[in-house]
Amino acid sequence: MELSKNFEHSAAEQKWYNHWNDKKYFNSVPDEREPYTVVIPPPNVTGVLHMGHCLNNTIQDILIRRARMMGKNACWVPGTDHASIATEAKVVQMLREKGIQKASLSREDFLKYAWEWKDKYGGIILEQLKKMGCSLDWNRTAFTMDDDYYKSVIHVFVDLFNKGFIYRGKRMINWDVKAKTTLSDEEVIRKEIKQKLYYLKYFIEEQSTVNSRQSAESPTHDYITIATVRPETIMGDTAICVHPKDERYKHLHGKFAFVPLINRRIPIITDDYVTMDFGTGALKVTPAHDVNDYQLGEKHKLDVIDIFNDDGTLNVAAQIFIGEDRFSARKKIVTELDSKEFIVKIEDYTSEVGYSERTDVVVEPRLSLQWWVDMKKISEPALQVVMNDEIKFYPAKFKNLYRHWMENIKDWCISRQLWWGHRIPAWYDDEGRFVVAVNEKDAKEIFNKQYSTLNTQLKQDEGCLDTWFSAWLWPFEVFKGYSNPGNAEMKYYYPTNTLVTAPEIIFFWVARMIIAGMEYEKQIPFREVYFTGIVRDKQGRKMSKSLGNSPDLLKMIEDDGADAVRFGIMISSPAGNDLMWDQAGNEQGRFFINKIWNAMKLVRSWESRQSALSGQQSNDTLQTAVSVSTVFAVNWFENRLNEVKAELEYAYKDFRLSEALKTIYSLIWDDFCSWYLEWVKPPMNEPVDKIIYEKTVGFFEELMQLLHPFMPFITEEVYHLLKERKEGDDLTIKQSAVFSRQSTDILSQGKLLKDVITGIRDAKNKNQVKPKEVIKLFIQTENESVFKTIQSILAKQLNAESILFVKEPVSPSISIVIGKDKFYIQSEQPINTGNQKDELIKDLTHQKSFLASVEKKLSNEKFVANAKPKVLVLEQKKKADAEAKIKAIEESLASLST
RNA sequence: GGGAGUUUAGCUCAGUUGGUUUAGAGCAUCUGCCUUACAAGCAGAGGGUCGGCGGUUCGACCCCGUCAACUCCCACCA
Repeated sequence: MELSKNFEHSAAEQKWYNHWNDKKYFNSVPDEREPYTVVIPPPNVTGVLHMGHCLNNTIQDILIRRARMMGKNACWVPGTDHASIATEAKVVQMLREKGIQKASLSREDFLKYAWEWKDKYGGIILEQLKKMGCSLDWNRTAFTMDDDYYKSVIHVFVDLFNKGFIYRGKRMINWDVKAKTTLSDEEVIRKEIKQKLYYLKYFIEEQSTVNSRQSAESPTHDYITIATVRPETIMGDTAICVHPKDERYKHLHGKFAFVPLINRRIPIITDDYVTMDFGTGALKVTPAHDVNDYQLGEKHKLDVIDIFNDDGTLNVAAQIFIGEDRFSARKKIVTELDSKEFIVKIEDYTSEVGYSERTDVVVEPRLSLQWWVDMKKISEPALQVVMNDEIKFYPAKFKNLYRHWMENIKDWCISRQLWWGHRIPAWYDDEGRFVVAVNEKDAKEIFNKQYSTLNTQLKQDEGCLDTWFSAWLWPFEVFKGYSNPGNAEMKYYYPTNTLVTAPEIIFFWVARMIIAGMEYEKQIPFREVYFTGIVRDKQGRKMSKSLGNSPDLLKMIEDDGADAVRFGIMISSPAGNDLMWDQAGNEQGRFFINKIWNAMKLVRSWESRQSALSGQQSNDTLQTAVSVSTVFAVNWFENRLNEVKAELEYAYKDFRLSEALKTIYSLIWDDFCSWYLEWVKPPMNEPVDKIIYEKTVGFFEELMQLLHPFMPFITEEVYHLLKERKEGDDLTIKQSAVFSRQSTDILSQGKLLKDVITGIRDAKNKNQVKPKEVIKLFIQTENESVFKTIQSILAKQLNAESILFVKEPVSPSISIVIGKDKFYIQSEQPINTGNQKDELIKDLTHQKSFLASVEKKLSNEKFVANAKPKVLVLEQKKKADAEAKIKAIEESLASLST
């Protein structure tokens, strides 16, 4: 078969993904094998693939593919999250573009549109995961609003309510004025914003008695100055607060002041909550629009005046600027305050402002009646299992973060004023009495029983639940662990093994899954959590849509191939750290693929040139030498392969995947291609020993197997091109052989061989001897037998026409000292002895100072007394080696001088 | 304000309980090569007083203290 010049990724990717799918390799059913289970962090149903997904899912695929090849029953469950607020926002936007207002639609009609949208765009991201090569079990695709899943969420709500873990309460919440819904604290992103701090005059009510402070110079009223960044909220002010010990304001205690522009009379109260040295030390209290002010208001029993509509415009309670948006109202009110001389001064001021994670509008604190989960009551076991390492976090530093959050956990606001999601199963009567039940029929029964009324009309809560209130059931409900408790799959797959996720959602999701797992399954949901880093661009900025620094992933896969993209992201992905992503990584991946492809072409070219020499004794000494050397090469690579396999085992255990990939990369490129293949490569048009050929193909297969989890397509393709394969003999399911022990002797001989080749090539290079130029090589060593084994490799790699073993220095020659051995080369090139002397002297100086440092150490009595015996032996060996080397260099120098 | 983390070659990072040669890799750089698998390549090379200072130790990139810079998380200072 004629091979293409390069690997053609597009065709191969499609071919192999379809093949794997047709063969059902990714589908898992319980059997006698040990399971390895991963549930995907469900992407938003309307999402499209970005670099974060790429990293996250590549990692999961690597773990899953590795487990599959190591004899585990690997099960990776795909699915999507309905993403209540994000999806609803998109649907609302889509409708608006069609000229339809959400408010004009009934709930039923709106949901119809939403489901249409979901059916149209919902699967896109999953299709994109296939393009990346992700080996998900597509029979198991789950969705958080599937029928069973939906019911489970509702039942969980009812159950938690009945247990007293869910309650309804009026609290200060975060209000998203664009999506017109509440947000949990976790959905609020704080950003540092440059603002203005306005100093406003609040005039003090004059007493009927003479005001002693009023003098001739201030004929107008006395006033108190208040600093605020939100002048548009002054209409909601219901008090002014000062510190009780603040001397400046003692005369105002118990008096009243007037809100500028609207002249509402408000009391001046005292509380030590106020910081005296911030602003003016006087605080305006707006209980309806600030969390702290609300608490102050409760304490001092102040009025609460809500001046905003749910869309962030001012309402009638504001009295002025009714209908204006809060930010335009701010501008206008500042103008008016200024013109009426209420402004004392304006300062620049930087503070943190909360933004909605989904709609990116400034969040409005608002007092509202909402549903809450009492987190303190149910989170205790979830803290324990992480602290005692039943669930292991990688990297472990996230344990601290987790503990801190769990120990200071606050109640979770789970109601959202949205339609897309799980509708809150609470029913109300006209008087605001309510019950919680899984359906209306049950609700009526309970209501009638509880309130002893009959046939009341009940209305279900219009809101739905926070999207994470369904996502926290994910690890067990994808196996129907709640809707069908104790089922066989659940028993087999749960707890799952590894959760791979971003640290950003440790509270949103990870913590809550552990809580739900402990509450409903009495078991941890996963054994280990691997937190990936955040993908940043070259400048270290987080990748985001708004910055436009997010590359087009699908285009990259099209251009460079999925394997190259996977390589690119993994090579720069140290465990637990953020990664600076650089497109150059893809290029490196492409080059690597090309290297593998060419190596495969080389090996294939030997196929037709096999000879059955093996086993036959040849009398030809050169042929024998070649065989001896080739056998050494095979032996060496086999050991090297095993050595690397052991290293990989270790790397995988700690999720050091980037390191594992680098190790495999270097094994293939350096050890296999640059050294091994060159060592066993037959001369042009000469036959290849059959055994060597088969061994080489075997090594190649094993290399492809090691690389397969990272780069599934190229490896499967090469696996099939190396050899005719039987039906069903595919790399993706090929089981890895256990690695065997390595011979350190052969490994160090290999190392010596490499060092000698490199050293002599360097010497040739430095002495202007071209690599092609034929040389005569002389070896002076005490270890002739080792060099006899490898001499034909040396001859080939150094272009030596002869190799002789000598007892004395050879002159004239270029002499090189490597370890304790000396090498002399002769060529047609005239030899520059001066140059060589310099090299040798440089080396000698280095060795001598090294020896001095070792001797110093050894002559230190305390060192000899305290160091471990192993270390001592080592130092003595260093000393002996250095001395031998110095002797060798000095001899060479002496021979040069003659 | 509280907490965590980072700081090693031009860049991105390894460095596994303190002693394997006065620190390693990839990329980038430099030199020489179109050598018959691969110029998307081959063969070599250079480059770091391990953030500063102090301490513990026979011995410190590694442990302790301190200072500095950067990053992230949490928190109700208008």
